[in-house]
Amino acid sequence: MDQLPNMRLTTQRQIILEELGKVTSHPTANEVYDMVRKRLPRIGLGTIYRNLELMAESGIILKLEVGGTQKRFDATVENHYHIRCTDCGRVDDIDIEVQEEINEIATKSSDYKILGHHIEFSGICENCSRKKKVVH
Amino acid sequence: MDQLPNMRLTTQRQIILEELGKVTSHPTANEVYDMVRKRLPRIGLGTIYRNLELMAESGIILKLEVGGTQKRFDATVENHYHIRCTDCGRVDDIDIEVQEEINEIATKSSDYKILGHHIEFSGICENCSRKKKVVH
DNA sequence: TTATGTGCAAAACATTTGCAGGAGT
DNA sequence: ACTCCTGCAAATGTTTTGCACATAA
Repeated sequence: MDQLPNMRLTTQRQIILEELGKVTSHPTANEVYDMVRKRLPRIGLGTIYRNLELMAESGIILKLEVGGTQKRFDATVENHYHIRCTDCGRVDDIDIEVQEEINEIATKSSDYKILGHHIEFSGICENCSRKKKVVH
Repeated sequence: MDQLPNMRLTTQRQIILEELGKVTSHPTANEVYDMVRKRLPRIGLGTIYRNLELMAESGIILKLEVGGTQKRFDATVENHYHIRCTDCGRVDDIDIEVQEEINEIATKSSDYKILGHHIEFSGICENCSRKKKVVH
């Protein structure tokens, strides 16, 4: 909701944000850890989790609660949808337009106070379909 | 893909399926465990997980990879969407119609071979909005 | 009878947390 | 100075797995 409350600008935070901004993939906390560790070898995994969580709450990054066992993070906060490969777990952005009124439609069909929605497509990514053809 | 391969009809499986069918909520594995344990006190949590997983693979139940920390299960397999309360984590069905061609639209915008999609709305359930009003 | 399934307990992961020392403002 | 933040390690929570015994077919 509010932007960076009393959040100190530490080296760790700068680098986490920089590294996340460099990639178009949607890394897990552990992948961010590996990326950041190349520049800050002594950083702890707890720091990664704490800061990704904080940044997601402040709205400067996006926390993706997609299928699979791990949460993923995205430096792009503009509203967009995702597609996940059911074979390898990879997640990509997908750029499509959906009827704008979808939240209003949902409001009429539910007792909930609707805040938003997310669409997750599932499929097989190019890499994995290629592999499958070779094997079979 | 295939229906109940060489899956034995054990007491445990029958009761898991019965109990899951009784509720309209979307219980976590642990909640199913609690429900089933009332009738089969010696059942192990591992058995619950193994069987829910198998049933989901066979397509006789649905495994929901919604946000939050735990997977949830649903005895209703017909395609439908869900809404999750960001306060208490509760998940309900939501019955709305979305443009049929959404998968085709996605196919055009992606290199993936699209298999399906899921929409997860987020919001505040009635219970939680009531609580909030009282507290504040 | 025999392949499959179960209970139990340990292992494997992902994530969170307590705390003593460190660093931004 | 005085919070807030970090590294470290331990704790927590969820799901998976190995194995000896049990049981459906």
